[in-house]
Amino acid sequence: MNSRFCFTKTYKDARSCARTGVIHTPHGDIETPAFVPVGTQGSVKSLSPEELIDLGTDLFFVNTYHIYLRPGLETIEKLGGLHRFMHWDRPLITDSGGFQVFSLARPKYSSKNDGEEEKGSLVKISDEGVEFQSHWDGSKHVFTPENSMQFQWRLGSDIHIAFDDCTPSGVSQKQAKASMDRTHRWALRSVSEHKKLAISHELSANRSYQALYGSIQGSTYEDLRKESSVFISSFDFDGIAIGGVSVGEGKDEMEKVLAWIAPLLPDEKPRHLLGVGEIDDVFTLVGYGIDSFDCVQPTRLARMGFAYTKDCYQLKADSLKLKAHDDFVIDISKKAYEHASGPLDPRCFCYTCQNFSRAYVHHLFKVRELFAYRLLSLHNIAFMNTLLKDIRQSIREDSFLECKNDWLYNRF
RNA sequence: GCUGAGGUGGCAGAGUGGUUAAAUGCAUCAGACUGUAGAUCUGAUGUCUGAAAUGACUUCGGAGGUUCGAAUCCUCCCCUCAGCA
Repeated sequence: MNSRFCFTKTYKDARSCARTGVIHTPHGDIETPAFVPVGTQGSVKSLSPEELIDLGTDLFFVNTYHIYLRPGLETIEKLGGLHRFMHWDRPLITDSGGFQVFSLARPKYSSKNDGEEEKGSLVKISDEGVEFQSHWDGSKHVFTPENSMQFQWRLGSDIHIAFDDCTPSGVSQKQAKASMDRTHRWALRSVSEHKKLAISHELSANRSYQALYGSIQGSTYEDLRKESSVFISSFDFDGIAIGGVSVGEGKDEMEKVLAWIAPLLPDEKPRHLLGVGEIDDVFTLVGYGIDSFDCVQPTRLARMGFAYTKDCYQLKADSLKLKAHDDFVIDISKKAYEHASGPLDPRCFCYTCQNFSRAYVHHLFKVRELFAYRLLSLHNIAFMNTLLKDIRQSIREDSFLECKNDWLYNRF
């Protein structure tokens, strides 16, 4: 097995930019396009590593910022690195902390499009880096491109992401440019630090090479997105991450952004899109040649009582209603499912759907049994992974567009 | 039968003369959620009109009564629970 990171393209859809491939890492291969579940604090909430493997998950996404705060990097190192700590000896990708520049910058649950300076913000951004206030205890911590790289090396993840400034939506072009320029400066510092660390680690610890993805920003401005794409692509990154997407802008805008970016990316490098993954989004991403994407949506929705289904009808207040073409969830908490004998999704082969009725999951959810969260999370991840498997197959058969059309418009 | 406690909106449960159409929780309905400060958050929830209520109407076991005004005070009745016979 190749112990180093590399990416192999395998098929390219004839009528779109969709492609299949394999990302090789020191901890195994990732079949792409791939959905990457998010395990922020070292666990995909409620699921075990074995379950994730059974569900077909190749890559696991962990957040550096959260692990850094708790349990802390020293603990991870003492216990043999993040892979061993988590009992996940497969590919691992870590976020840089960049997203917290965005998410901690605003008070909890505030609307997405408020102005920049708000009370309750837990971050202070400067050119040097970002000062975070821990959401646990208020203590202050500084993240810089350099220490983010060091942290990710210490965690030992297979794919690192360069520290970036995740631009919120709705900002002016001037603000977006400032944020993008900062991301670019940070990208250079990230690369440089990453190389230093690679050299020192390979010489001193014979450690396998860790990959680094550079992050594109530029908000919803065409010239900025293009500039960022060209800039990030021109450096020696192992892959490209697309950030600042789905931060409040609409789906149409996100698609426009992808349309600007996609043609400018080096074909031979894997592209990861950060933080997107509603069912209909998946087709947009894959259609623009995105190879992997992480998203909390399947697991978070599961905990809120939503189950993915291709079924286009939903019981609402005692009546069966046609869902919107991009709506793929049912709310299992509704009383309407009290006696529903069928599985969450009639075509799903997951453990939940093979063994339990909607009524049972509804019941467990209403009485807040922990098993409910597991059953729903299991199902939603299975649903995503099956979807991606179908998509990969369709690409190999040059029928990605038919697959997309079937999912988005020909449901029944 | 005696003694004591009590009967409040779908349920539990505050309130003991006016700011009470009635706290709070649950339930129900609706909305939000996309590199997880989230097993979370927001709103609605007597009826009717209305885009909206400082609008109208009907509510706190039942029937009367006192009062400018009652879920709250008085009388009678019905019912529930606990203890004792």
